[in-house]
Amino acid sequence: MAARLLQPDVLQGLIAGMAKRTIAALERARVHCVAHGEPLAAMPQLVFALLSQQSRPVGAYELIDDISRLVGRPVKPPTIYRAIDQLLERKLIARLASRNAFVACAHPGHRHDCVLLVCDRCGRTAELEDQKLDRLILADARRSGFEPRHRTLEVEGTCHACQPSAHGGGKS
Amino acid sequence: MAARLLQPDVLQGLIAGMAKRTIAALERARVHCVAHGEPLAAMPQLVFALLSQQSRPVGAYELIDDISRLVGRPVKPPTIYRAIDQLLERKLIARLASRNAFVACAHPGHRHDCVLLVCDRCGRTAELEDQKLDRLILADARRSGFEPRHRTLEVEGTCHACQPSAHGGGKS
DNA sequence: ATCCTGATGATATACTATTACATCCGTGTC
DNA sequence: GACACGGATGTAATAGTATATCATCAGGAT
Repeated sequence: MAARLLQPDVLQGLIAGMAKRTIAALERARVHCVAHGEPLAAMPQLVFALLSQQSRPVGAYELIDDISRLVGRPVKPPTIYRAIDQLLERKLIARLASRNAFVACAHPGHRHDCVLLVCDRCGRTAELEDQKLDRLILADARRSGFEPRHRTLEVEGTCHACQPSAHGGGKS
Repeated sequence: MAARLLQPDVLQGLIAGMAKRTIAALERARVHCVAHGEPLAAMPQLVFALLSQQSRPVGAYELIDDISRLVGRPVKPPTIYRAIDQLLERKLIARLASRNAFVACAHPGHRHDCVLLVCDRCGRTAELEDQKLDRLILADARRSGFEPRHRTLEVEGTCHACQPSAHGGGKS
């Protein structure tokens, strides 16, 4: 018992059926990890692929359901959380603390923490970069005698597509 | 059955035993709410007082335990979460999303979201204010076509007292 | 007294995350 | 090939966080 659920070839099969954009993102992540001497294991790859496909925050248990369906057997929480932890460490995904969910990062390899814009109408997220902002936060904190190690910056609001002025709305 | 656990006079008794700083903070919050025509109910007052006393993030279930001890009977989660929700709406406390915990805000009445510096050694938090930072975040977001409504900014690191250069360390 | 309303109380359950231990499988060694 | 080792995976159980739902209470308005 306890046969391996996710054989490498099965993984490849699952990934092959995904959108090209997803496959490309996964490939970038793979290359990035291999370049750092720590290739991604199978389960983290699958989790990353699923998150890349969605461009919105996905909860851990939603991932568990999706993956269970994909591999045809119930996958348990620790399996997914381990994968998530690995991806977080490598900054390939970000935790959306305000919603207990996760999103794929757009820029694998960037070491800084990201700024996440979360639309509360369509649920989509966008990533932002601004070194000036980071420097300002750093300076502010240090002025209080505080030495930052990590930050969480999440902005909730309405994305362009969901604003009243926009023609279509963003329900997709 | 279902007798009222927290009579107003009982509440007053509990609060009377707290630190002067706590009582003063609660009084400020009370005045602020009354001035806005929506006085604080008993349970939110008690929750706010407990959070004010601690100047560190406190989890909801820790509050439940503390309050149960104070009132001498088990208090259930919804009771505390209702109080928390009320306090959050009025920005008297802030949710520390990265830790699923809550802290009393230093400046009742300020409408902006706060910046929280969380020391990962002693657990204490400090609050920061920087309008320039807020303006920068706003500008960055809008440049992406995003209209912010609310933000979460939490910085994890080492506070002044806990830095190696500090003499005492911050284990308090 | 009756009705209304906001606050509270109680039960149950949903959702998120971790601890602890067993198993598998590829690799290097002998 | 047999063996030991270590990283990844699988399983069971449980801890921690939050909400839905309905019942009850207190106090003011009628």
